[in-house]
Amino acid sequence: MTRKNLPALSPSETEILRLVWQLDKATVQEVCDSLPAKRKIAYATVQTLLRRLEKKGYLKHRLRGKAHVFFAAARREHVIKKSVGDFLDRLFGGDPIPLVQHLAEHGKLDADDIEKLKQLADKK
Amino acid sequence: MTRKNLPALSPSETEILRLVWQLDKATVQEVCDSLPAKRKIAYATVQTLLRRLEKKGYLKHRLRGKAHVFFAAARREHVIKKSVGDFLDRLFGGDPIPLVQHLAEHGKLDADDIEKLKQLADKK
DNA sequence: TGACGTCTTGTACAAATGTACGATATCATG
DNA sequence: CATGATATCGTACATTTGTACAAGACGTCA
Repeated sequence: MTRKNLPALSPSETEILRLVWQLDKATVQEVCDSLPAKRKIAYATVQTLLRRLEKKGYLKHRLRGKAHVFFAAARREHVIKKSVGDFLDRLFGGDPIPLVQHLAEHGKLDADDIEKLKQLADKK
Repeated sequence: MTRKNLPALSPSETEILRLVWQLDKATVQEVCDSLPAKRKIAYATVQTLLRRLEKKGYLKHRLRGKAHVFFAAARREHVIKKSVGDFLDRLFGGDPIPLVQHLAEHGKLDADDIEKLKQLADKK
C-alpha cells in the first residue's frame, strides 16, 4: 500500500498534489481548471508536474477514454505529516508552538478555532 | 528598512537562516557547530549557503578578525510570515485550521499549549 | 474518410539547489 | 620569518525544479 521512500516534494509539486487530493481524482484539465485564478501555469506544465508526482509515487492514474485520471497513491495523512514535520524542522527547529503562535498572532486563528482545537487536545 | 523583494528561500537555506537567527549572529564555524548532529553538511556547504543568504538579502556580515560574522538583514517576523504563508497555500490552500488540527492530532500540541494560544487569541 | 480537437509522450532547457574542492590570504607562534 | 591553522573566494558540477514546445495517437463529426 502506501509505501515509504517517497522522494521529497518540490513546492510546485506540492501545490498540484493538493489539488488532486481536493478533487479526489482529476485529469490534467481538471487540475488546471481548479488552479487559483492568480496562479497561471500552462497545461503542459501541470502535466509534467503530475507525471513527476506519479513517478515519485505520490499519484497513480487510470484511463478514462484517452485521458489520464490521477489519484492519490500515498496516504495524504502521511504526506502531510512529513511535509509539516520538515517545514517545522527547517523554520522552527521542530517546535510547533512558535508556528501556531504565529498563526494566532496574525489573525489566522480566532478564539473559536482555538476552542475547537482545545476540544481536540482534550480528547487525546 | 527591511525591504521587500526577498528571493525565495530554498529548504537548506531556510535551515541555515534559522540557525543564524537562533545564534543571533554567527560565523560559518559556529553555524556548523550548531547543526543538529544528524544533519551533516560540510563546512564549505554551510559557507555557500551563508553566502547565498547574504546575496539574497537575508543576511549581512561584518568581520571579526578574519572571520565573517553573519547576522540577520531582514526582519525575522517578516520572513516567517512569508514562509508560513506560502507553505500554507501550497499544502492547505491557505487554510490554517487543518494545519493546526494536524499538529494537535499528532501530539505536537497539548492542552496546555492550546490554553496559551487561547489567551493569545482572546487578547486580540 | 478526413480534418479537428484533445491527450499523451518525448524532449528541452535555463535557473535554482545541494554539495564541495582547491587556491589563496591571514594570523599566531616558535 | 617560516609554518601551520583557519578562513574566505572562486568555481564547479550533478540534480532538481519550473516551465514548455512539438510530434504523434485517437476518437468524433460532418
